[in-house]
Amino acid sequence: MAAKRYWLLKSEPETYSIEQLEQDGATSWEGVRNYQARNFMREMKKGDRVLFYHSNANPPGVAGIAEVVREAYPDSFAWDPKSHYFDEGSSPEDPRWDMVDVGFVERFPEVLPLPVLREDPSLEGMELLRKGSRLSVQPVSKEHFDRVVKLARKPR
DNA sequence: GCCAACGTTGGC
DNA sequence: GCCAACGTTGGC
Repeated sequence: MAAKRYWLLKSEPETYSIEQLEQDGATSWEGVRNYQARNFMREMKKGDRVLFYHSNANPPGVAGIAEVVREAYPDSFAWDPKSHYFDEGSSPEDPRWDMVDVGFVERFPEVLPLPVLREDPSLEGMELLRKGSRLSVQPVSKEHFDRVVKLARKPR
């Protein structure tokens, strides 16, 4: 079995928050419409751990932990004309986009704000912190993952 | 609301 | 293959 990998998923809490994931237990991660992000989702394996990031939030930051509970499968929202995520270039016969399912693991006592992450020297090089980074699905090193979790659990 | 940084599209 | 125009992301 391959070693567990670590990821970060962005979500606008107004669309879907860690609180909702806690309530739901698990959810499908539809709506990724970026090829690089899709390709990362295709690499995800069951059991991989995920930092759940709140974007476009106040403050933006890491809100908790999720895990991959189902590996990549076609995103059916892409061929639903009523869906916000509809893409006429995708069809059941020739799916263009994939999604995974993620399950709830942990909700941090407080969102770990982006500025706090930026201040931490040991997180240097993290994709999230790169200027202009917009990728909504990104790999995270084990070292960075562990560091973020440690910071999130430490009382501030 | 502003705008920088991207990704995509399409004319050439 | 180049690149301008356009749309989107997401911090601030």
